[in-house]
Amino acid sequence: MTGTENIFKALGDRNRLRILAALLSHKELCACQIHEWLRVTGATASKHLGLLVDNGLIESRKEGRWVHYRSNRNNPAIRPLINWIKKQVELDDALQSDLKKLEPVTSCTPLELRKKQRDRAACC
Amino acid sequence: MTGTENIFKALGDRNRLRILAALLSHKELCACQIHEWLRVTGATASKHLGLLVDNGLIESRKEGRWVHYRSNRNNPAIRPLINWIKKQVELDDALQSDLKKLEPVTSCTPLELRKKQRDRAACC
DNA sequence: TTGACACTTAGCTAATTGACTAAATATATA
DNA sequence: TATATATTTAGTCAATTAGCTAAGTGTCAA
Repeated sequence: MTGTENIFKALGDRNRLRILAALLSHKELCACQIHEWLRVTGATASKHLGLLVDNGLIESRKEGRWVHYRSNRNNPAIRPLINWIKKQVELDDALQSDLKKLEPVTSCTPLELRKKQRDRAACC
Repeated sequence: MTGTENIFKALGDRNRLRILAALLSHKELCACQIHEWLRVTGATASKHLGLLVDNGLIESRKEGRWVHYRSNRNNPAIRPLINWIKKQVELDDALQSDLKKLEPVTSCTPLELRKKQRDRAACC
């Protein structure tokens, strides 16, 4: 039950649910894209991602400097749970409009994205 | 999504998961039986039960001084989630042996149970 | 090899929460 | 009606946690 309890703890946070929702509608996202979209520090995003990985909800793939994340929906143990979440996400208008803001982030490569972030930081 | 987030928050606690597990293997339990089994104060049990009711996971029925609770598995919106939890509960040995301790509690009426509780308190 | 950079880890703070006790509410029984 | 009792609400406290900053790790490119 501890496993189940921890899975629900991992899911009982708005930003982690947002991450999972994003990864259910995009094959793969890198940490920097998620951090940009969530509007939290990279360290905070990293912690959330690590928790989701630890509980088997998502998995990561390292590629040079970047780490790419994807949902773990092929894990048969949690697939029914993931499917239920997917349905809730689709019914949630606020989250759907939130997910739209992901598009500008996913439409550029991690490299372009981080350049934009640096430029924006420079002018503030 | 706030609804979904709160459902997961409600489920991300060991005692509330225990309550739900108990109500998935017993048609109905009264607050005092749950409080006895959880070994927390009545106030704490009441708070947990209220949270589960608020999030649509269980429902209550008042009968005189007693309040009886049952799982809300007929709510179609959460049935897939409940079914997944039911399977996790069945796979969890620690929880299964925990649930066995419910039997002495369910084998007497609320009235007998509370008398036993009082007697035990009197001798300590 | 050096510097930039993507990410993670460590350590701190403020907010949340689960537990308790005490008080309030509602119901049954003498 | 008066008392006992089942549950809930209010208030307090300790533990947990989501966020931050700063420091550490590993990778790429000049």
